[in-house]
Formats: sequence, structure tokens, C-alpha cells
Amino acid sequence: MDYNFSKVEKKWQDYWAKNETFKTDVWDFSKPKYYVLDMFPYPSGQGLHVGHPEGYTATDIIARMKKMQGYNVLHPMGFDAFGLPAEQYAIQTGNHPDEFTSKNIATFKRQLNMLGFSYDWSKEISTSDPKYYKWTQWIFKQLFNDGLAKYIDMPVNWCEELGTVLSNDEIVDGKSERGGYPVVRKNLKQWVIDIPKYAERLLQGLNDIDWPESTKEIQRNWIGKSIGANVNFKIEGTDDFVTVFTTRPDTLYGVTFMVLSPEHPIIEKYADRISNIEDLRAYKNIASLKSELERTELSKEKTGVKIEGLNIINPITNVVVPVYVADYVMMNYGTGAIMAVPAHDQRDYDFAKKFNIPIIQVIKGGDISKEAYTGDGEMVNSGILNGLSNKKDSINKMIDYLGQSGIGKKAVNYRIRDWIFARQRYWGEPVPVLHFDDHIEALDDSELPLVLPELKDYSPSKKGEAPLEKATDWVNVEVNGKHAKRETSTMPGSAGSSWYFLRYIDPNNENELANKELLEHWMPVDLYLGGVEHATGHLLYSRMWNNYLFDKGIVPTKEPFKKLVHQGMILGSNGEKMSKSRGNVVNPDDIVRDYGADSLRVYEMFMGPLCDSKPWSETGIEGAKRFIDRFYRLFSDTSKIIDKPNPKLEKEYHKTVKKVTLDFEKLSFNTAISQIMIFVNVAYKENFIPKEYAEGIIKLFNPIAPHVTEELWNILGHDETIANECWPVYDDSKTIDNTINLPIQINGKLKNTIEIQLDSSEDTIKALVHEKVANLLEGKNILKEIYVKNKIYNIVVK
RNA sequence: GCAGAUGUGGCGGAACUGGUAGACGCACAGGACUUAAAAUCCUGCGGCCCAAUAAGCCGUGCCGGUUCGAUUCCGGCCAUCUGCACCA
Repeated sequence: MDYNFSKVEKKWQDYWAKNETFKTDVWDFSKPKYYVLDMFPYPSGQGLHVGHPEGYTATDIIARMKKMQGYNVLHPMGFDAFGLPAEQYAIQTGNHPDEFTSKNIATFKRQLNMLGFSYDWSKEISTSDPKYYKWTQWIFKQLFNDGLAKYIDMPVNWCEELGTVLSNDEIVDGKSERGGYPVVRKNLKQWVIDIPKYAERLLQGLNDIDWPESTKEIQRNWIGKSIGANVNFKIEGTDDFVTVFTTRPDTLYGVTFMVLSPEHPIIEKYADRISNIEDLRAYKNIASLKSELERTELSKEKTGVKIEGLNIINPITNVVVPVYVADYVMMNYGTGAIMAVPAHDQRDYDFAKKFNIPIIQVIKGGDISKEAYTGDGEMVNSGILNGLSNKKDSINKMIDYLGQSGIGKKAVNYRIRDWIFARQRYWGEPVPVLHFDDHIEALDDSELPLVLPELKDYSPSKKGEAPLEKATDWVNVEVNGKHAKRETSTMPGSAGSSWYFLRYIDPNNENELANKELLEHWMPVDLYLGGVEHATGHLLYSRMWNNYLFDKGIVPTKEPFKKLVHQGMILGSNGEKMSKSRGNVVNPDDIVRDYGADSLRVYEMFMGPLCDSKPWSETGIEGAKRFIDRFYRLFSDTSKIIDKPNPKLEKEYHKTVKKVTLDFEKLSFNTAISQIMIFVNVAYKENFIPKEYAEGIIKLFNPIAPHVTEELWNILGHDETIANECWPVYDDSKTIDNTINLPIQINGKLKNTIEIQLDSSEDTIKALVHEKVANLLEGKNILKEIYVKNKIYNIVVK
């Protein structure tokens, strides 16, 4: 009898829903907890693509296994529902973006259920639901009141044509990615979150979490800590000074000029002393027209202007050196000013060459007539540092000296920038503040959630005003006789996703973001799975918010995600990224229709290691289906499943239970499936299978292929779901043979094997081994024999 | 440029702390069943040499090293992918 996957899969999906098989009682503290989480999807109009089920199946396997192992498992799902596509749909159709979003969410849920995931849908959340974003706004409000959410003037990438601010990755070659319109730097009042305040915490926290080393490294680089010193350079003829940040204070004797960022305030402060102030203003203007990307283009030749009438004094040599303005110095890093040491920094070297500035070597080595020398060496021309050859020593000595003489002090800088927290868009969380003439105030808790007003037209104005500006009744309010204006930009997509993992624990709580006792019990997330692309966005923002909420005593742990894993990308069958234009997209609906959900799950887990990118294969999915049919054929034949031991299967059974259990734990699903296949192949050759073994293997396979295994469990005479059964156990002693095939090598090359008793001593097997390879030892001189117990026997001859 | 990762048959991949390289699957080939096909079951399957077997030789990106023994450890290259990029 053939296995009818579509009928059986539907049957069990209905059963799970009806019986609430996977509903979690979060208040049941009697069992150990396990919180497995997927990065929730953006409900796009395309529905699920074939990459989604990869990660979702992996977490589902863990959730189902942990449940069978006696854990109280929290395995929720929700939707990151704010975003641009819904807004564009609204602009084009005039319908509310919520309509589009709800429709897509319904599609996603249908598809997720069709794949048999064990989500507890009673915990479902959506970031665009006012009941949810009430608490996003509430967190923002705390950040604002604590000075971490700030409304500041800052340079942004402005696209006049599109009327909006663009992020760096929305710009290509100084033009907008969409439309190819020019982008300029412009100062705008922006909401930002002071994530740099948490830089050190975020850096240190990486040491305590089980994340891929590469992802930690990406975050470390992004945070970009550098240790050095701030040094004050006196402006000639004044008591004023300019502070620079340097990581190499030990090269101070080699400073021959200073470079300021074009926006440095000292320029305007001394405008009347500077004879070429107009040139500097013009240069600043040109620089501002360049996008950040253009400005930081490495291959670009150095440009700059000398400041006429402003010199600074090297504080250690008292030599007067010139000051330049150049756009290779950024206002938003360090102090916006650098001390230039052309002999030992290639950028300063290029600049010095172009402007004919002297180059003084202070570290021995290299050939500074050709290029800057950035290696280590003995300090020369360096007063108190002369003769030192250890970089660390000379830096420390200089920092000590700077401190004692009041010229400077040790300083740390981070590359991480403020998190821009506003978009001139409609479909996002309203920022819960009121702008009064002289100050900004957060809304009272009783006014949350501040719900998005309905609009007739969702498009932004040409002038770059946010769509919410059109809701004049909503925007303008009177508070105690004073006029106030609501904020009209909305929060970015990353707002709602920065704390959603907390809300799943207590999704309907109307009084707090989640019950404290529940948070204490359930946090942190034990396993978090999602793509690498979130390494510097979502994963950093979430960590910051969680750290902040920890400081406020709201959540129990600093770090939200104990263990993080990234699934690899599923590529098209041609090895390229799936895309409509390449025509290599695989639709999960088609696969489920033609092969069944279990086949898709098994195939995606069998393709290769979870974390690797791997190409889709049409024949591969057929193979997965073939295996499921074979599995069904083997275990549905009740005449062969009997209550009687079969010693020939004992070892393979215990080996399989052991390997599958350990491999699941390691998320090594491809090798676990391969072991189940091996057992099936062996069992196929037997006349009968002990019922205990059949049931054990069905349980092992259940997390991967839940439908077929529920059906088989039922066929073997069980009325209740397999999901509440206990995970099989193995007997380690039964996984080992008492004889082994020992390889025999001559000069490290395999020549033969010999069957021996386990743990045999060299004495007992030596003669047998020699006999086995006697023909090869003839006339040879034995130099050495190496026997590694149960591993190898190697004879070295000449 | 800097940082991280990867490189194994025709293909996806396996190999514990250095110990029989290629598990498992796909593709392919042969056989059984069938009037036939599909499905299923069984067998073979890295390359070279050979009619074939035995034996032999080569083989985990490349070059070298350590070792009785290296896909695994070390040094140096090459290629691909990802992240950051004038960060002082």
C-alpha cells in the first residue's frame, strides 16, 4: 500500500491544531524550560521561499526532541510586519497597508502550517499590532527619558528626488539605488539611539555567549574599539588648543602637520584669523556634496586645503607645524582632527608628498623615500623614547609622559555610530513624543499605544515631509493651553524586532511588556536561529535593548540569545542565488504539493551542514521522498514488527539512537538522517524487527518527518500523538563490537586488515599480523613496529 | 587593503582528540520482477594500469615541513565567498 502523503499530512496537522498538542503552559515551572526561537519573517507578498523552511525545520527538530526529552518548550512564531513593501502597496492602491500585511500574514501562516511546524500559535505576535507596539513605544519612552534616545542635528544621506533619507546601503556610486538620483550630505534633526554608550558592554558581552566566532568578529569590528590617547595641540598665538585622537602617541616626534575634518568647529571659530577662509568654506561645501561612500573611496587621491593663518605647536617638540583641512578626516570619529605622522602612516604620507610637507622618520625600518613604514622598530629622533624598540613600551611611556605633563591622556574610541531611529514613512511605530516650542516631552503611559492615524494618501511630499504630516488633526495637539506637535517620522523596522523575543513569553499582557516572573524563568533564549545578514543590525540592536532593559531591572539577563546559529543559504540548482531574474526560484508550495512536507523537511536537512550554503537539487528532493516511502513501507508492515528480540539489529539500533541524539544536539542533521537510513537499510534485510526498535526509530525520525511518523505510530497501535512520548535511550555498551577490523600498514600505507578481539595486546596479535602480510615482509628489514590499540598496526620496513 | 570562512569523486556531502579517505544520498550502469513501462528489490560505481583477478601506482586546491602515519598540525602560496573599509 502506497503512502498517501497529502492525506496523512493534512490529517495530522488538523489533529495537532484540534488537540493543541504544542500549546505551551508558560506557568508550568515543574519541568526544565527550553526556549527555541526562529528569527521571525517579514511577511512579504511572495510568501515563503524555500530558504525559510531550512532554519524553521532545524528549530522544529530541536523543539520536538526537547519536548520528548521532558522539557517545557517555548517555540513561538510571529511577524516583523512593519516595512516598505506594504507602504508602497498602500501608496499605489490607496488601501491601508494593514490590509496587505494581514493578507500576507495569513499566507505565511497557511504555509507554515502546511510544513507541520510545532509552533504555539497562541503566542503569535505582530510588530504592527498596536497591542504589541504599545510596548515598543514604551521602551522608546524609557530610552528617551534616560537620555539614550536623542533628537539631534546630524548629517544624513539626503535624496532630494525621493524626498527621503537613505541608509548607506541604499546608495550606489553616490546615487540612490532606487532611481539613480543624486544623494547629498545634509544636516537634519534626527532621532538616534545612543548605542555607542553601550559599545564596551556589547563588546564584553560577546565573551559570554555561544555564537559563531565569525559573527562575534563582525560585531567586534563593527564596534571597532581602539585604544590610544587624546593629545592637545596648542594653537599658535592663543591659549586655545585642538585635541587629536591617536593610537600611536609614541610617534608624536614625527608629527609634521595636522589635518582637520572640513566640518571641524575650530575653523569657523578662528575665521577672522584665517586669510583663506572662503577656500575652506568652499572645500567644506564640495565635501558635503559627496556621499559618504565617495568620500571614503580608498583609491581617491588625497585632496585638501592648507589653513592660512592658523598653525599649531607640537606639544613635545614645540615645533610649529601647519594645519590642513582634508576630507579623509571624519568629523564623526575621534575628535575630527588628527596629528599627521607621514613617515609611518600611508594616508599622511600621500598627503605630505602631495603638499610637500617634511617627513620625519621616528621608527627605524622600511624605506620612507618610497612609502610610509608601518612596521615595528627602534625609536629614533624621539627624545625620551629613543632606543625603545617595543611598540607597547614606547606607547605606554609616552602616555605616562603626556599625563604627567598635562598634554594628553589615554583614550578609547569606538567606531560604532549612533543608531538612526527615524524614517520619513508611514508604516512604522509612531514616536511617542510631543514637540513643544522649547522642549520635547514623551507621552504619558496612559496615552500608549499612540496609534497610527488613517490617511487618504500615504505618499511622502516632494519636500521630504513624512506622510504623517498630512494628518493635521492628529499632528497638532493642545496640552494645557500650549500648542504641541507630534513627531511625524516613525521608527525603523529594527525597533519592533529588538525585543520581540521577550513578548512571546507573555504576549497578551496589558500591564507590562511581560510578566517579570515569567521573564526570569524563560530568558534567555536557549537557541536562536536565523541568517547572518543580521549580524550588525538586528543582532546588535537586540543586544543593546536587552542590556538596557537589564540595567532597568526589567529582564533577568544581559544577553538575550545564549546560543546563536545561522542557517546557510539555499541556492538555485545552478549554484547561484535564487532570484526571479535568474529563473531558479523554487516555491515551497509546489514542493509540498508534489512531494509532501516531510520530503521537503528531510531533504533540506539532508542537503548538507545547516550553516553551509548549498544548491537545490530536483533529484535530491525525489530521493528524500523515496526514503520516506521506504521508511513507511518498512514500518507499516505490521506482520514484520513483532515483540521478539533480534540480536542482529541490536548494535545498529543502539548506535542509531546514540548518533541521532548526539547529532541533533549538534544540529548535525544530515549525518543523523544518514544514520537512520543505514538502520533502515540493515533492517530491510531482516525477516522481522522487534517492536521496541521500530518504535524507537520512528521516534528518532519524528522531529524531522513528523507526519509520516505520527501515522506509523498510529498504525503500530497507539491512539495518542507521538509528540508526548519519551525520547528513546541507548545502551552505550551495546554500540560496540567485541571484535574489530584492525588496519595493517606498511610504511604508513594500508596493506591489509585483520579481525581481532577488542583491546588485544600487541603480543597476542603480532604473529597473526606478520602472517597476514608475510609476502610483503619477505626480504625486508623491519625497523620499527607501531601498534595503537584498536586503531592501527604499522610496520616500518626498509 | 584589513578581518573571517571555505576548498574532498560526475554532484550534495562523510571521516571521533593525527590512525582503513569517499559513510549516506543523487546521478549513472547492470540484474530481478513485468507483455512492457513506472514503482520496487538486489549489485556495482575516485582515477590510472590490466581481457580480468591478484598485485601495483596516483589521489582531499598548490608547494614545502613535522610524524611510523596528515583531509586533520605548522609555514608559504592560489582561488572562491562574506563582512568592514581613508577609523587616525
